[in-house]
Amino acid sequence: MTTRREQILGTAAELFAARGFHGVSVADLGAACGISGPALYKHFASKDAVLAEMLVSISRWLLDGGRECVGSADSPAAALSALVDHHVGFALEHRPLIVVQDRDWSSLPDQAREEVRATQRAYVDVWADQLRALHPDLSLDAARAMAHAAFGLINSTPHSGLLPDAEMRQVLASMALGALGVRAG
Amino acid sequence: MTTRREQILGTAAELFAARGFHGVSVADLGAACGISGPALYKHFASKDAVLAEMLVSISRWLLDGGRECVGSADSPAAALSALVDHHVGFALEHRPLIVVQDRDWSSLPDQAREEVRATQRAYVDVWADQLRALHPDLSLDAARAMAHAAFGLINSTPHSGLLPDAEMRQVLASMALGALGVRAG
DNA sequence: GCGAGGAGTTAGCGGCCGCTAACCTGCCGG
DNA sequence: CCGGCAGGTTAGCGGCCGCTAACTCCTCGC
Repeated sequence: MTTRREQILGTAAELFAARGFHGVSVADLGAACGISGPALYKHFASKDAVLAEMLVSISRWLLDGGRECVGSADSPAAALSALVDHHVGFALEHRPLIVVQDRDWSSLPDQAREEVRATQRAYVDVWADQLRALHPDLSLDAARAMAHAAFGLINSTPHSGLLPDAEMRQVLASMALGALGVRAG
Repeated sequence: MTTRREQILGTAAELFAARGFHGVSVADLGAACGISGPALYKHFASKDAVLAEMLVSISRWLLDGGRECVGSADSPAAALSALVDHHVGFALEHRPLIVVQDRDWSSLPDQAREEVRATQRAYVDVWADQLRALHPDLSLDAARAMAHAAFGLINSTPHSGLLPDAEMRQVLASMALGALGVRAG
């Protein structure tokens, strides 16, 4: 069963992805959920709170999954490969969330924005640590920049629905590994 | 000398990048240019028109530069290498424009949006053609998806000001070439 | 010296937006 | 049976936004 809160969050993700947070009114969002306008306030304290809950939960989900990937891998290359698969899977399954995350995070209220930023930084460092284990001459900042670039590559998914998911998954994973200097295998 | 139109376009790029097209009012934009509010309408027909001129011109610039890269290269690998350098250079020199381009294109009025989309598609195909020349077993759509992914990688620049430009340029270029399967050299 | 026009100003309109208030159901435990 | 509460409704307020109107000023060609 999906609760109304969940329905609102899912619908909001799609609308925000299509038109931007500021481009969607609470009336629009309500209508798309089959209710109208102010009924949203029975479930969320504000329009900002919808965005906040959405972004906080996905950044946590990514971080937790990333840590699991590293924990159950026995080499940096294997860890990076698992991280890539994890991130690619997420991007393909939750395209709207990916779009909203890096387009509208700046619209978050201060507290939530800081929480999301901190979680994302931790996630970046999960990748950066494995990159430095694989390429020992890499500075921390360079490794972080590489992680960011890999996210950019993988997150490009939503912009191009050109390939079926299974094929896209392969293309993105092998490109990401190539970009990160992880030998195929 | 920079004209007032150019000043407005540059300032608008930075503000739109920071807060999103819908998050910047004409009063904000005017104030940031040292004039106030409605004076913008002496230079542009509407707020939309500012965004349109910005995005149309950068998509044309990218396409023209891309075609030049291919024209003066004597192999697909050399062409791709030149395309990567061209795109990386643009992304580093015009970070705000990159952000606005893939965040706010959906806010364009219909005609300008179609023009930008068409130009971008042509640019993608410039890349895709070289990719298929290098990897003959690639489908057109797969090559396009790879081009999109490479753009995502390179365009991640603005989100992470972690490295000085020269170093970032090297990191991005070598990652992009690795992702695209272009042998170093 | 002066009229025209480019570039700026302030005032203000119409409309949308986020949100609150006040009210109305229908269900459910005692 | 009935009181409360969860989850809807519509009306409407205050405020911001894009844009226009009407006006002022500076500059420059004649």
